Amino acid sequence: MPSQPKRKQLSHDRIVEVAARAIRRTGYRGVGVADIMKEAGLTHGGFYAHFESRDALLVEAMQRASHDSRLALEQAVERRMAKGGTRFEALVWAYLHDSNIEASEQGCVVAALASEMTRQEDAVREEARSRVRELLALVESALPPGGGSAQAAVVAATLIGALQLARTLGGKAGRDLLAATRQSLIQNHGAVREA
Amino acid sequence: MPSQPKRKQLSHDRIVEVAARAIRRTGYRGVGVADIMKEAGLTHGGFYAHFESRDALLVEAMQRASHDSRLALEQAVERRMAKGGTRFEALVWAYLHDSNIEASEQGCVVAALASEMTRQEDAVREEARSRVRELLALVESALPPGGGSAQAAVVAATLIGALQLARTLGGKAGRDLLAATRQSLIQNHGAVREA
DNA sequence: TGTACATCAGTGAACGCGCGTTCACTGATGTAC
DNA sequence: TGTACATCAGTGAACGCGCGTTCACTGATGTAC
Repeated sequence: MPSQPKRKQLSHDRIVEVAARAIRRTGYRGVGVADIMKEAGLTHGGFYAHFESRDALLVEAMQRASHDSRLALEQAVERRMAKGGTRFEALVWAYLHDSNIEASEQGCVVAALASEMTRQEDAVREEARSRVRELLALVESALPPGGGSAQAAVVAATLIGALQLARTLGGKAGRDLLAATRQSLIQNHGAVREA
Repeated sequence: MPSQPKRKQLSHDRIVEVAARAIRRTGYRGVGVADIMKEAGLTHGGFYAHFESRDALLVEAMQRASHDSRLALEQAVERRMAKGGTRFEALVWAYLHDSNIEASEQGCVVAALASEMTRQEDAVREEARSRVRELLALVESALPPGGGSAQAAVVAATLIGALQLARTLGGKAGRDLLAATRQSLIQNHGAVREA
């Protein structure tokens, strides 16, 4: 059993990577077996040598999308913190950056799929719950000291809701909505509560 | 031209009403021509005597869903205000009530469809924008004096985001998320800003 | 080093099903005289 | 008031297409000796 990545594994990764982008751009329904395989440079017949079903691909695609967007987000947060400011402020700016209105393909998988999550089959739905929990943990880890899971829940809800509304409105209205949300989040959750 | 509702109009209304519920329960894709007609007590062949296309039905269904849920929400707000509290507090409680985790069929159409809105054809997408603008206006009208459209945007984003996350998580985790969001919204937006 | 065979990854045609859309037809309602 | 005809709302079969899934087959890679 050699440890180097085998040919099949490389194809598998490519398929999942393509699907991870497609699922955020076009939703669960937008991930078609034939299209994904084609974009990965393969024919659709070989799909079931890689996955038990289309739903199995959706599960892997969500994991991959979550992993990739998390890395990108953390890098954006680090870049922003280098210019000064708290981790929470940097998170808000990175997550609600104007460029994310268009770039759903590389963005947060929860924001891209939230209203569709409850309508999936069991395996996909359970994976969706895991993605939500991960987002909640990520937000909580960036809150100022004293912020607990309750505060993380509100902030996460605001982040994904704002991105969705901004994407639907588009244009200046969308950017204005993001700006208002950034300001409000930083003002209300950026410092320890004066409880 | 008689002013009484004709037979065809009654059928039309029934179809739209059924679709208005289905679109919130199962999303855009869940609204199938045959299923909707069947639930309205008709056969699918007659569909195109009522609508130019399936998308035309989606547009009317969104309008109807928005109208119906707005009425229900305003009634819930009035009932809650009768027990005391501000209009804003009543709105937060009505919109983020635990019962709305399950009852998506009668709930806010924006929360039910938000992440799918950007993926629709032009006519449906434009109608979706209108539904978002209406939600923003509704929230703004319930804000305490001094709250402008920027504050309404943040609150609306938080409302729809929290409902979606609560629905995905479900159970106690979902209810806890709603409770945390209610408390935070009322604390941060329930009174005039001490700017 | 070379030959024979087994395994593996991927191909491409085909199947079954659901769904949006079309259309010829039917039965009921309304109108003309 | 009654008969003949036109209009209207809805029926049900059919079409075309896309999509998830299956499967016999091919060409390349790896192994045995």
